[in-house]
Amino acid sequence: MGVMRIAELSERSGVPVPTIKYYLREGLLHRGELTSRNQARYGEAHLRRLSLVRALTDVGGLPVAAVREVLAHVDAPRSSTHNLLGRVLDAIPPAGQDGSPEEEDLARAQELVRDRGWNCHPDDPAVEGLAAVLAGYRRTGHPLGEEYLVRYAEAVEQVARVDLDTLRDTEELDEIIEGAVVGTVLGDALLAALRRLAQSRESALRAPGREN
Amino acid sequence: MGVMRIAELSERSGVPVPTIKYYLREGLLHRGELTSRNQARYGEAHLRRLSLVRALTDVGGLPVAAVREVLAHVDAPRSSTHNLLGRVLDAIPPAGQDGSPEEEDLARAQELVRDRGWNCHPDDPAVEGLAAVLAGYRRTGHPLGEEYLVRYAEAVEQVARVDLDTLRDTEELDEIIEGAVVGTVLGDALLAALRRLAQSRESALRAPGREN
DNA sequence: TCCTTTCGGATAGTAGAACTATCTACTGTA
DNA sequence: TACAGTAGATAGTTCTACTATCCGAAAGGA
Repeated sequence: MGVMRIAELSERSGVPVPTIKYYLREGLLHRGELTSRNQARYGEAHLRRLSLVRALTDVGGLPVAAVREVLAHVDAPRSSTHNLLGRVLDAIPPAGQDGSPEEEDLARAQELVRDRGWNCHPDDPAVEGLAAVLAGYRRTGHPLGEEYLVRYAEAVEQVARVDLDTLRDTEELDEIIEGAVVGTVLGDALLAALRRLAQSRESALRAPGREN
Repeated sequence: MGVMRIAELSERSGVPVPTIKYYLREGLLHRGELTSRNQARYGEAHLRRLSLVRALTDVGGLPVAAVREVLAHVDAPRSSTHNLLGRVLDAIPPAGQDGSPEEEDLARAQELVRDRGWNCHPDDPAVEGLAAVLAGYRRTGHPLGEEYLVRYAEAVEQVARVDLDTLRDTEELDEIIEGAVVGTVLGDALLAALRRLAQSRESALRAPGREN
């Protein structure tokens, strides 16, 4: 049951055989154990990895190259547990970091990080990502007011506490790492979906007149 | 100053002329006012629209087809203001709705919506998007616990209140609509970037031993 | 043992998205 | 009148994520 060939791996995962071969080539999936020149055996670990890859691409929307990057950190040998989470999370691209921010936006992003006591190292790519988003607000003629930015930051601190709490239950280190990756990448999609629903609700609450 | 030809529009927006022509073909940008068979004039409105398009694609990561969809709602004539925001927000794809959820996940998503009193219409695509994300958590072997889901929902309600508050300052209806679009699409990227930073901070706080 | 099926690995081809380049006919301006 | 600039059309490019074929070899049933 636990040992299978590629056809069964394909059937159980729902991923076509040629796509599995593609993932093998791209290094998203470890090669099976070769029993002869043209026979390899795959196990439950391959099946789980395949599910992870599909979740990151389909739900998380990560490009294949980014998935490889992230999985390299999942697979990396861990010498110490010290701030390992931080380094793994650094490897996950902030989704939409295109568009170069200007000095103005970068300074504002760094100021927010400082004011909230998020003393991350200043070359964190997420700071630049934040600046790029602020630049987007400004360039479209809808600059984000300071008050709102702070309130978003407060809400997000609450989110981050939940993020870290979800990892508490787990004992195994490998599981914690994978849980952090899943929680971070799928979490963005989760928050986006929940946000749409909460926006609709809040919008309806404030609408003058009747319900709906 | 306000009236220009395509070369100046390109220079001021930073978007190459062939790309502007491509956006014109795709209907992301209104055609300029034709003064003869091969001369058109563009104005400040075109410049702002171009900035909006680039923000939605580069920062928000929306595909061109989705941008066209969204802008159709921005441009639509508004007969009434009633729950107009809700309908505009519906048009924005929840980013990563691939991967079909199963009955189990759909039921859980609907249950959450009901429990929190988010009485949206049950065919809201965001509900299905939420279910798809929950399916991703489950299939990777990291199912999201009920407690955590509820805590995310609470945080997101706070976010939605900020979202709606950012629109209060504005008088003009067109500006409100555009602000809602920008706030929703760029907001996802904003929250993702802030979340990475807050995660790093929270992770460092909980790490045993020294700082960093 | 023979024979059909399946396999691993390599190479090549495909579909869609987002541009980018070229072409033609025309035109405002120096 | 020469010429750089323009609108609109069509065709080509680049990148990503697959998908299809091929080959030689091994597996598995009759």
